[in-house]
Amino acid sequence: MTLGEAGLTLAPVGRETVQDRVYSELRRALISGLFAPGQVLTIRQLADALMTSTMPVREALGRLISERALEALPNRSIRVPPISLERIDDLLRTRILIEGEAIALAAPRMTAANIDTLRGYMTQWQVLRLGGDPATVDQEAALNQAFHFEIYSACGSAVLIPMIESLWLQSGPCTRAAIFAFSEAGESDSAHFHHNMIDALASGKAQAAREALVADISRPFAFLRNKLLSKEIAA
Amino acid sequence: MTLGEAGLTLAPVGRETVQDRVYSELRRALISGLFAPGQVLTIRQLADALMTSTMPVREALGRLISERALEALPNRSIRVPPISLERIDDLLRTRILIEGEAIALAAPRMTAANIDTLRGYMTQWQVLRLGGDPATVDQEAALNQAFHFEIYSACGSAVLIPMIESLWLQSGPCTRAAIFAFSEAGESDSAHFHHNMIDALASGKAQAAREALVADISRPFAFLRNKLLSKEIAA
DNA sequence: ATGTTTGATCTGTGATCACACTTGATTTGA
DNA sequence: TCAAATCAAGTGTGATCACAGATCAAACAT
Repeated sequence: MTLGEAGLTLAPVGRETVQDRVYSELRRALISGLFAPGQVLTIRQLADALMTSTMPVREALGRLISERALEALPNRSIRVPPISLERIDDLLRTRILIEGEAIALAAPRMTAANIDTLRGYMTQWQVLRLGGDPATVDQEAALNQAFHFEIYSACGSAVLIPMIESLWLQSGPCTRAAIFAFSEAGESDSAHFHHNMIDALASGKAQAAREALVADISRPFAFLRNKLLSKEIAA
Repeated sequence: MTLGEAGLTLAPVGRETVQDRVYSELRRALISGLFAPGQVLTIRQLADALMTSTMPVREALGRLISERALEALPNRSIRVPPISLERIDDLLRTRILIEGEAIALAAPRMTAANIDTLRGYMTQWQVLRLGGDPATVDQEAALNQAFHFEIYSACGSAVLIPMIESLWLQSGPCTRAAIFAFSEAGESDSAHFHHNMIDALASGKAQAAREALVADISRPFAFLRNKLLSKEIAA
């Protein structure tokens, strides 16, 4: 009798290399906006902070550079890409295109379990906001990410999903500031758009889901855009 | 008197590392389909073939893996991703979405010089086909790539273009077989679609350009799809 | 004859070192 | 006093070595 016949399915154990851990850590730091746009990163400094040798770090940095999450200057120094008005608009337009397609593809494929998971995220999120602790902004961001990718994963495209991950990686340093400002201003009712997305997905309305998503991801970008414009005028 | 005052503008010399050369070479090999889908690549073997140490090779492979041009198996071995029906459809659908958007964005931005360059590519291509030498298939592919990216570059999006490059990298091993079969069958009149694209772009008709592009990139995929289906039936 | 163990070989990974280049402060020169 | 030259610290890059795990074939036991 094999394991399969016994009803047991073993998940692949999947050995994790040091490079993978470094990559995940840098990725998390980038998406949550730990590094400021324009900040230069050095291999040895990161290796010290992560308590490894330079080897895993340089390979992880190479991967992040090829995903456009980091930028290699002609000086051979590495920095997180600085933000500009053109880049913000470019990122938002592309995210609307690709993530909009992903949610439209996912709409007819969402299971009841998927919908339940989404609703669960929203209640968790509500609990966080009721606490009123401003230190929960990182957890909120993580919850937001989990919410979106629960949807995208259902689209069934092994090509689209890595692209969306790359886009989040690129817009992470940008949107961090916007989300933080949102949380302070108390006007972070993107929960409204999330509930719209859930309702649309639950009833299989692809176009409505896409529109709710576009509204959701456009808001922080528009906020950041205004902030950048006023700062430019001030300078 | 500075160089600028003398009217001289020097282009940055841009030192090229060994890793960059290895990366470009592997990239070229992948797009032109030198490696078969499913083929496993080893670092030391590539390092020997490229006459360098393993160091630049492993970093170049890491970059290609994060672009999904190569695949890291849980065995830690590296291979070019095998083709499947789902993957083909996935790649084509995504390419239609993204490259279609790119050409629509490029349509109102094309200069007369751009159009001339495109026409020049077509005449070069015609010369190649008049020669009738079957060994020119690689040059034809290079010309086709130059044609498409002359357009995409005009879209002005620093986010979209790397994504398109990644998509070409992923579909390279797939379409190679199709292009080759086309050339043998003599039915490679994708020149028709290219001329349609030029005409649409020259008159700024974004939608028409998009449709011509979709027809152009769909053909080899449809061909490959049929080939894969008949082979599956035969097996 | 079949299934298991063993052994050699090859693989990717990580660490360490050497080197060329950049950078910034210090010293030197007019 | 100020600009130019100089020196030292720090950077990414590439090479080489050590090591654990994978792979496959031969030898073994059942």
